[in-house]
Amino acid sequence: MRAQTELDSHEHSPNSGARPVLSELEVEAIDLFIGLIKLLGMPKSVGELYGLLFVSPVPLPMETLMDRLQMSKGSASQGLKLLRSFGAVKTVYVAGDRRDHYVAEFDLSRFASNFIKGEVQPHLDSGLERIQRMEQLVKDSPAAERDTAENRLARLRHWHEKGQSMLPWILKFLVS
Amino acid sequence: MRAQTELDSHEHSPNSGARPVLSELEVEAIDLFIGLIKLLGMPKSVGELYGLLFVSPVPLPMETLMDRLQMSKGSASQGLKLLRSFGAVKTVYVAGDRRDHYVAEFDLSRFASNFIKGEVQPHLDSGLERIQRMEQLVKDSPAAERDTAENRLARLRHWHEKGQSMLPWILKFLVS
DNA sequence: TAGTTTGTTCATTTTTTTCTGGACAGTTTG
DNA sequence: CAAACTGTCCAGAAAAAAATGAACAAACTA
Repeated sequence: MRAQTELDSHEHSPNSGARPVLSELEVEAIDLFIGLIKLLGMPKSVGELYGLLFVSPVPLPMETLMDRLQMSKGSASQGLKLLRSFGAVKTVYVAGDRRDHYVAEFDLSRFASNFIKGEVQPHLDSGLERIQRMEQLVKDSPAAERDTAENRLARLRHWHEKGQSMLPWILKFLVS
Repeated sequence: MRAQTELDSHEHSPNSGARPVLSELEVEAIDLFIGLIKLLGMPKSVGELYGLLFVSPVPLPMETLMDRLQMSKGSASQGLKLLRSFGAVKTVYVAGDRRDHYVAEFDLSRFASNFIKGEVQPHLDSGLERIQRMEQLVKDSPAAERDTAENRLARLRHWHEKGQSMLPWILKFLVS
């Protein structure tokens, strides 16, 4: 039986209802990360979780996150799983509490590297396969069209190579 | 009264139904661009349109795109509008035909530049505003937490600057 | 000018994505 | 060992995004 965690103190807005409120700072952080996370094509709830953890001075268990963000157990569990998989959060030990406690990971480079490896590279790879298949197909097309098609495929390949060669550079740049 | 455009020839698959088919090459191109377009957070129909235009040796009117992609007028119109706004396609004059004819634009740099200016920069800008607001808010927080918070905001600002400074470089890199 | 053709817009429908909450499995505790 | 706790998973609900098609406007045609 653990002592009731009480992080919901230091609120000056007199919150009549029992609902835990978020400080202005927390709201700003959450909004910020919702935007960023959506830009990367991930669900809003993931941004909420990371945003709150980002400004929290102490590690938070899932229960607190659910409570303060008014989020279901399922979303919290799934979201944290995703964040863990990207190395964006990690769990830390908290004495006398059986639950996992989460803290945000502040190293952007790991996050970016995992995101690129997981989401971008696969697309580039399958893109390359497609281009190769297309190059094969073009050989069987009517001569009249072949030239145009070959020209365009060459451009496509060029884009692909450009993208491919840019990724390592971006990673290097992010590793401050 | 224009002559019926007939691009649906050179198909060797004996297509019993009246439905216009797509060649293997077209299908590959469409798939490729659907993937790319979705990565950028745009609807699939936009990828279909660009993909077909990319491999088409001749300019195509909207009607043909709708027909061959089995797509509604609304989607086609909206999708082409979006592609135009990014400079990814343009219309060209075709003698004796009142309709707009579309061709794909092959210059990646303009596309990327417009995408960044339209989708990425605004996020970075609003992010900066948020960070500034947060820095203000932190000053009023309890001393115990202030240090942590300030530390994290500094990191956040650092990320922001990094992102900001990376964009011009990416653009320069893309301008082959 | 009346009738076509072409393309846009937008309210509705459809599809896809995300969220929810309960069943469940694994741990711990008494 | 039974009861409580913690977290995962997943079927169904809810929300968000995309596609549809018909109404409309503009431009042309006869």
